[in-house]
Parts: sequence; C-alpha cells; structure tokens
Amino acid sequence: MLRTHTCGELRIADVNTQVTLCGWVQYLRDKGGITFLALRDRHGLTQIIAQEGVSTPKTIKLLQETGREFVIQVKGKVIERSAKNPKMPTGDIEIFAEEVEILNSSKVPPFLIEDDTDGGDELRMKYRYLDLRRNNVRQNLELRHQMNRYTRQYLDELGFMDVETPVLIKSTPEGARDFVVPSRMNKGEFYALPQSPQTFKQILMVAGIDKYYQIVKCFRDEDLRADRQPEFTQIDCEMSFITQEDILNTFEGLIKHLFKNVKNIELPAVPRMTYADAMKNYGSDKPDTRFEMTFTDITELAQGKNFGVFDQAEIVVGICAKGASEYTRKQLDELTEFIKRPQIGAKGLIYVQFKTDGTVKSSVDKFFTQEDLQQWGQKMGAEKGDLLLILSGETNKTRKQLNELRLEMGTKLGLRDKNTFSALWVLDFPLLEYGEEEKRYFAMHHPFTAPKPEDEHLLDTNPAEVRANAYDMVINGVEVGGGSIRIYQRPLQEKMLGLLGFSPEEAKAQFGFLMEAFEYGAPPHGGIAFGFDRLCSIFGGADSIRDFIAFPKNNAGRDVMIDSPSPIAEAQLQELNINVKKV
RNA sequence: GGAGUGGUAGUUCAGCUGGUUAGAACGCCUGCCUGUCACGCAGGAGGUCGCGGGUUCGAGUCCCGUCCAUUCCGCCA
Repeated sequence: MLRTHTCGELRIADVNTQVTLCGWVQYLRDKGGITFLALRDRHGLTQIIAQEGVSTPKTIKLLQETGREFVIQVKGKVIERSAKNPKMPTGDIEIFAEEVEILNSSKVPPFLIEDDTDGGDELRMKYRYLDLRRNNVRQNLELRHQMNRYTRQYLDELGFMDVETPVLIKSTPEGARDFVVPSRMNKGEFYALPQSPQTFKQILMVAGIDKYYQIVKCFRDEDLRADRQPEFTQIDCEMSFITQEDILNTFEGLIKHLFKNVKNIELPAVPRMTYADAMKNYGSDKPDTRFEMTFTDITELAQGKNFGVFDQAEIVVGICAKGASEYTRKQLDELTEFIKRPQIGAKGLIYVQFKTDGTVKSSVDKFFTQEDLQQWGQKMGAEKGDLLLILSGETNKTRKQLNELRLEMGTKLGLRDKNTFSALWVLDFPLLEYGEEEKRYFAMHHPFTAPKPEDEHLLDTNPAEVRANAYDMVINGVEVGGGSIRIYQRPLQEKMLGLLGFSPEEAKAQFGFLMEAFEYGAPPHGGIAFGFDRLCSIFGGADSIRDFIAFPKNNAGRDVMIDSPSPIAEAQLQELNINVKKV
C-alpha cells in the first residue's frame, strides 16, 4: 500500500501518528515561510503543511513544484492545527510533511474541480474523469451504489433470484426503435439490443423461477431528453402465482425500503388512483401529488351565458391557485403566453381573481355576473386571495393543457420541493390506444399485458374500453416504474396480437416461442420494472439523470469523451457484408 | 422532423440604436508574504467574437445559410 490512511479519516485523536497519504493536490498556498497544500481523495480533504526552518528545503521545494491535480504521496506526522477549520471534517489536524514524492504531474484542468464548478456540460462530459472527482458528482454515484445495494438486499431477502438474460436478441416491430447489431456469421442478419428483458422474464416464469429480478441495461434508439438516455438501467422483476395486489405490496415495500435506508425517510402508505381519475383530476397519467390544485369541471355553470368560447367547448375546467389572487396583469399575461406556446397550444386563458379585499375580478366580466363568478368560486373551493385559472375546449386536449398550467403554477408557488416525496400508484390503465394515423390499436403498456377479466368480453365489441391489470408507480410527477399482470394462455395472446394488427404468421414469427412456451404449463404471472436512473435522480433531488450515470451520452446520443459512435474500418464492413451509403 | 435559447480569453459571462486599441471575474504565469482555508499584495500573458456568405464607409453587434450545444414538442409498446 502506498498509503496508511485516506484523506478523509484523520482526526484530533490521531495526533502524533506517523502517516502516509496519497491524493490529488486541491490547492497549494505558498505563504512565503509556510506552505499549505490540500490533499484530496474521494474520502475527503487533508491539509499538508511545511515550514521554513523546520521542514527540509527539499520537502518545501517538492511541495511548491506541484500544481492543481498533481498526484503526490506525503509522509509525515499528524499534528494539531493552531488555526482550526470547523468547515472541514479533518479541520482540527494537519500533516507536517517530512517526505514528499510526486507520483504524477497534471496539466492544468480545463475547469475547477470544486463543488461549484465553472465548467459547462460539454466540457464536463469530455473530461468526465475530472468531473467525477468533484464531490457532488461522486456523491451521486455513491447514492446510485446505495440504491443498487439496498434494492438487491430487499429482493434477495424476499427470495428473488437474479438471472441474467441475453443482450443480443431479436428485433420486433412494436414499440421503440431497436438498436441493431450485425451478425458476422449470419450475413445480412441482425441482432437487436433489448428494450427490456420482457419476454425472457416471462419465459423464466414458465421455467419455474417464480421470483426473478435483474438490475439490467436496456436500450432504445429514440431521441434523448434530460431524463432519457439511449442506454439505461432497469430494476426488472417478475413473479408467479400472484395477483396485482401482491405486486403492489411487494414493490411498495421496495420503495419504502429504499427511502428508509438511503434517505432515512419513512414513506407513508402509497395511495392509489385509477388512470381515469388521474386524467380527470390532473390531466396526466403521472400526476405530481406533492400539491393539490386538482381540476374542477365547471362546464355546466359556465355554459349558456352567451360566452361563445365556453358554449362551443366540450369542457370548461379550471384550477384554483391558492394565494395567487394578486397576480399582476403582467404575470397573468405571462401565464397566457405560457399556455399559448406551441408545445402546449391552448387558445386562451380565463382567470378570476378572488382579491384579498373581497372583490372579484375576472377576464370575462363582460359575460358573467358577480353571482356567476361566485358560483364558480364556490365549486372550485376558492377563498379570498385565490386565483382561478380556466381553460376550455376539447376534453382530452384541454386537460393536458391544464396539467401543464397546474405544474407551472405549482412551481411558481413553490409547491414542488425537491426534498418532499410523494409516491402514487396509478391503476387500471386502458389496455389499448387507438392510433388515428395508423388506424389501428396499439398496446398502451405492451402486447403481453392481460385485460382485466371483467373487461375481457369487450375485446371483441369495444376494445378501447378494455382496462388492463397494469400499474405505474409515480413519484413527484415522474413515472419511475410500471408493470402489469401478463397473459399466460396462448389463445388470449393470439387474440391480443391479432387486435394489434399482427397476422397469425407474423405473430408466430415474432412471438411463436413465447406462445409455444405458454402451452407447456405457464403459471399466472406478472411483474414490474423501475427506471433505475430516474429513481436515483429523484432520490438525489435532480431533474436530469445524466449526473447519476458515470458516463452518459449527450443530447445527440454521443459519448463526447470516447467520441462514439464512430465509423468502422472498411475491412470490418466487408466482413459484415454491409454497404454504407456515403452521406 | 419541428420550436425556443445559446455559441466572445483556459472557464463562466458582459459587450447599448453598427463606430477608435473587444472587457470583467475565476483560472494561468512571475515576484512578495511564517497560519492560509473564497488567502492577500504587485505585475503579466492570454481572443480566427462557432463557420460561410451578404448589407454597409465600417459588423462581435444587422440579414441569410450552416454547424455545434441545450431545453421542449413529435417520438419513447
């Protein structure tokens, strides 16, 4: 060992101990007759000192030859500081340097290796190894490590078995675009990287592995977002001989276990909400339940008063923003601008201010009496000091727009604190969605999700009304996990694939292995998968998952450190029998 | 594929209605300083204003195109 201690562990009790430390030079302060140097490793920071007339000239010279991020070894004695620094855990002591060795030099880093760095994202990604030396980035990886560890602990204790599934698998037309890998031995053919180990874990259930889990990389070739990477990690789970209730309880337990052990937070019982209620009251299938401000439908009260905009609308719906009645004209105009942005696309915003002085002022005073407005206020639970914000139009669109406005108001009113956690189960998702362009149904979750038994008869008559035994876990408005009870009988799976537009031949070619497996005693089963990166970012109070991934891709799917993806050699292409069009 | 924002020193940014030699902070270099810890003091180096074209007597600034980054929409069973 080149060191006896780390840079984070020495305390006042260690005074007079001979130690050897190794680390990176955080800073060097040459005060003339006395030289201070802060030595850093991932465990902390320890001050090294050398003094003219006491230290050897060689030691002083070596220390002064170093610069930021030099790697050095220091042998010396732990002494009590005469000027202590209460901000540092090691601030009571320092090492009196007796011998110094420069293990490696360093160029001047392109940005500051400090909590508050001056480095922009692109630079930090290019020099990720320097970025990872910073406390806050390293702490995110430590959090991820803890999340991983406690997930395994919980699932292991419940008898789940970790089974690895293949990464080179088969492309399927449904769902996200696949990443594809050419096969050298099978010319003209391609593997696909898994979007999830879905079919494999179901096959494992048929194989009798009744509780399976895997913390596993998955791949989707779609455009990126702050919370979406082309390769990402899931906590993937599946269980046999269970009901939906068993899954909800088991994985509510996992989330509580993680909050308890990683954050020391006792998460209360996770409430449940149907998809239909979520859409009606929040306009979203992943409502942020850190705050109320739920929707109130005032269509009946608002129509028939000769206000054309409302009269022609399918729905008139609003939210009540507590304490926002004194918003200025400018602030209200900003809200109108917000909902008119093309990404949201609302036509206009109606507001009613229940002012603190008792007066009621609205943007539709010409059309509605004070009594009308009071009636709205009563229905929407408005008191003095509140602001009603109302949208109207086609039902689904309007609810989605109001969802955006609700979240914006939640942010403006400070109701979305990163250190407050509100978890929610959303249940009873529709089994299918109709694609207007393609003129066919799509699986809302995936094609292996079972319909609710009581809705199964609607499959032939009214597929859009069929609800699924599918569920999502939502924390603070972020979908962190989702799953379903699966189909485990061949006829139902065939029927489902038929509804999704697969011909019997296509169904057999794509999923024949699964349906055949179902014929050899497939147990009833179901499961769930959590987005591990997202879960980590929420626990860390961040919006972006990138800082919880050691080596993330940028917006264009590039790794700017290793510069991938990249062209390959002509010889490789020939071996793979691939022609690349010149762009 | 679409929309917004940005690109000026090593870094983060400022730079007005177009006008003399493009600035600040941090970082870096040199010197001084025996208790610094956001060390201090004195001095210094450092610029293809993303790239290409245009307007103009004159462009970091205006216009067009393009590239890159980033956020969102589409997309993500």
